[in-house]
Amino acid sequence: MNAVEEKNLSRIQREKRGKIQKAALEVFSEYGLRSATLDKIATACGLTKPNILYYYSSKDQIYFEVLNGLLDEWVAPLHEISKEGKPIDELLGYMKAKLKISKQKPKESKLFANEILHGAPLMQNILATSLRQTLDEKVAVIDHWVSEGKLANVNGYHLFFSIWAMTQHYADFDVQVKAILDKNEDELFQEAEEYLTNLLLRMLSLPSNQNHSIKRS
Amino acid sequence: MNAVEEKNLSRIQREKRGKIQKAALEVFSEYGLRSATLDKIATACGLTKPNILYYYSSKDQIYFEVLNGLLDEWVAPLHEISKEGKPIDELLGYMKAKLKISKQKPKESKLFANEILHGAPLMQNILATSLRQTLDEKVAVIDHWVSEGKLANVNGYHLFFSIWAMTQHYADFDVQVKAILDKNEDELFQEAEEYLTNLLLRMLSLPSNQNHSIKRS
DNA sequence: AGAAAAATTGTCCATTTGGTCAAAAATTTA
DNA sequence: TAAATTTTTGACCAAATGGACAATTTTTCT
Repeated sequence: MNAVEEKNLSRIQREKRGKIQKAALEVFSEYGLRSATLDKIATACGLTKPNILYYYSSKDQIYFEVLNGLLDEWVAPLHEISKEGKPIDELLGYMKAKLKISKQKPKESKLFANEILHGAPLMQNILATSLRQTLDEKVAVIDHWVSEGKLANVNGYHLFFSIWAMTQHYADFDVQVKAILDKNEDELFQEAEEYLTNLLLRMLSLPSNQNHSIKRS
Repeated sequence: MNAVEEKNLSRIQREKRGKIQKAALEVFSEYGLRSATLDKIATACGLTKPNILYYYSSKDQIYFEVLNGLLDEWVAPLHEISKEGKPIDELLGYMKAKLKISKQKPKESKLFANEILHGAPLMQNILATSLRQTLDEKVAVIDHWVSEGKLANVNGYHLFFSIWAMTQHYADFDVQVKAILDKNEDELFQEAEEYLTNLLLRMLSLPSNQNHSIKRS
C-alpha cells in the first residue's frame, strides 16, 4: 500500500529512515518543499547528504513519504464518527480530536496545509477519491441524523469544512493567534475548546431542545 | 508611509511597477517566496529580469511590497465594524465582507496565509502591534454588546479567529473544497454564505431572543 | 577470521538562480 | 536637433543545491 514496503528493512534501515523522516518533517514544515534543502535535513538528523540519498532516491521522494504518512493521520479521526453514537457527542468528539492534533502535531498540520495551499500537486487525486468518499459517507450519516430529528438541519459538507478550518487555524496560523493572545499553549487550547464546544452545541442542537448551557433538572 | 514613495514616479515607472506587482502576486501566491523565481515573474509580466531589478532592488523587496499592500486590505473590513450598528448585523456584515474577499481575491488570501503559515517573518511585529490593537478595540466592542445583553456571551477573540478561519478556508484550501464538492464558484460561495450566516446567527443570538429563522410579526 | 553485503562519506558536477554591469536603445529636455 | 537622462537588455558571475559515484568503512554472514 505504501510506496515503500516497510517489512524487509534491517534495524539500521528502519532507524535511519525514521530519523530522516522526522528531520524532514521539521524542515519541510518550516520551509516547504522547495526551500527545504537536503543539507538542512542532513544537519537536522545528523547524517550526510549522500547518506540520506542512500535511503531515499530523491528529495521529492522524502517529501512524498512524509506527506503520505500525514494523510492517514489526518483522515483517521473521521472514521471514528459512529452512526450509532449520539450525534452531538460524535461531532463534538471529532472536533476535539482535530483540535488535539492541532495542539500536539502543529508541524504536521502546517505541512499538510502548505501542500493544499499550493494546489496539492501530490494529493489532489487522493483528496478527490479517498477523502471525498469517506466524507460523503459521514455526511450521509449527518443527513440521516438530521432526518431523524436528532440534529439541527446543517449542511454536512460545510460543517466539516468549518470544523477543519477552525481547529487547524490554531496550528497553522499559530503565529497570528499568538501575536494577538498572550496565553500559553495550554490556556489557549483550553479556551479554544470551550469556544468551539459552545459553537457546535449552538449550531447542532435542535431549536426546541433542552437548554444545553443551563441544566435545570 | 510605504517603503517606496509613489508620488514622484513617471508614467512609465508607475506602469511597470504595477505590472511587476501584479505578476509577482500571481507567482508568489502560487509558489511562495522561495520557489518563485525572478524569471517566472519576468515572463508573467513580459519584462526582462534585469529590467525588473531596475525597478525593485531585489526579489525580497518585491515580495515585501506586495505583502504590505495585502495587509491593509486584510485588516480594512475590521474597521467597518461599528459600535453603533446592530451587533449581529455588524458581525454578519464582517463575515460576508471576508467571504467576499475569499471569493474575489483568492491569490491574495493564499499569499497572506502562506506568509503566516511560515512564521510571518516580515509581518510578525505588525501583527503583534497594529492588528492586535485593532482587534483589541473590536473585541472591546463585542464585550460591550455582550454586557448590554445585545449579543450572546462569546469570546470575542476566538469569534474573530473562527470567522477568519472559516471564510479564508474557501480561498486558501479551495483545492480541497473543490475536490469534495463539484459546485461551481458561485454555488459554492452561496452555500458557504448561507451556512456561515446560519452559524453566526445561532452562535450570537441570545437564547431567549426572538426566533431568527422564522419571523412572526 | 575472512568474504560478502551494507552503509557511509569526500569529492565532484550540472543546473538553477539572484543579482551585476556595461553597452545600447529610447525618451525627455534644452 | 543634440545633449542629457532614463529605460532596456545581453552577457556574465558567484552561490546554492540536488544528485552521482567511486572509494572507504562498518556490519553481517559463513
